[in-house]
Amino acid sequence: MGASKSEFFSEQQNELASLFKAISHPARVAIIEYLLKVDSCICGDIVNELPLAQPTVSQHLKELKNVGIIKGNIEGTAICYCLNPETMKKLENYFSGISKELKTKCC
Amino acid sequence: MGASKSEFFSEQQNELASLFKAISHPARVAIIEYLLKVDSCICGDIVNELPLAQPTVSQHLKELKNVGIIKGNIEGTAICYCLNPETMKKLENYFSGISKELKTKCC
DNA sequence: TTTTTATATTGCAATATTACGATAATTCAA
DNA sequence: TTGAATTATCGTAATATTGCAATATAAAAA
Repeated sequence: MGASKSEFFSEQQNELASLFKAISHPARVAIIEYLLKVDSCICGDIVNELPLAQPTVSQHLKELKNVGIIKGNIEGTAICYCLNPETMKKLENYFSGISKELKTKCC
Repeated sequence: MGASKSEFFSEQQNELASLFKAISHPARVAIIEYLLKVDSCICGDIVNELPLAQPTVSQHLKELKNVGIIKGNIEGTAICYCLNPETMKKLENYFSGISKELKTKCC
């Protein structure tokens, strides 16, 4: 096999898994870090920041965009990328909710 | 290829990616949800909660344990699993840090 | 000791991901 | 229109993940 049996899990569980899958690669963590480090949206130079070929970076950016972790605006020949604050907030809330519940429970 | 070029990224980037990879599967998100729902550590019945065979669940639990997302204590024939609050806090802090920085920046 | 119960490991088939060369598409400038 | 610059897509090879049957391991009960 190899195909995950996603049809047996809830929509929310699948959505969360997709978000995590999108950032489960060091290159994509690095992209997030870079977008955060620079003080604004980045137009163009992401490829030069990473030790990967242009088609590979393009693919990584596409995956981050597909799940809503980054946003991209076309600006002439370049594309301006930035993080999506709503998605980041959603992930923050997911883990803060878990932490809050865990305080009173568990070993 | 197919092997991710992790040697070109920082240790921290790789560690974060590993954490996210561990929860990038709906079954593993479901395990977290279940451990949270029940009011204590779970001894035994995780397999019955999931629509997957015992060896598959065992493998998923192993991966979550490897990266420190869950802890498991042997208790007789059963094993007691629970979430690791420290790892959850680490992930919460990661995203709250991002959210905080994004407030003043980005489009 | 033997049996039962619970979990782990092995081996393998099916499928998914990663990376990149080649090439296409798009937009701006000349 | 042509050429340069930037990003996307296609095709494909290498590798990783997923799932489970079969089997192994370990501890408690009989």
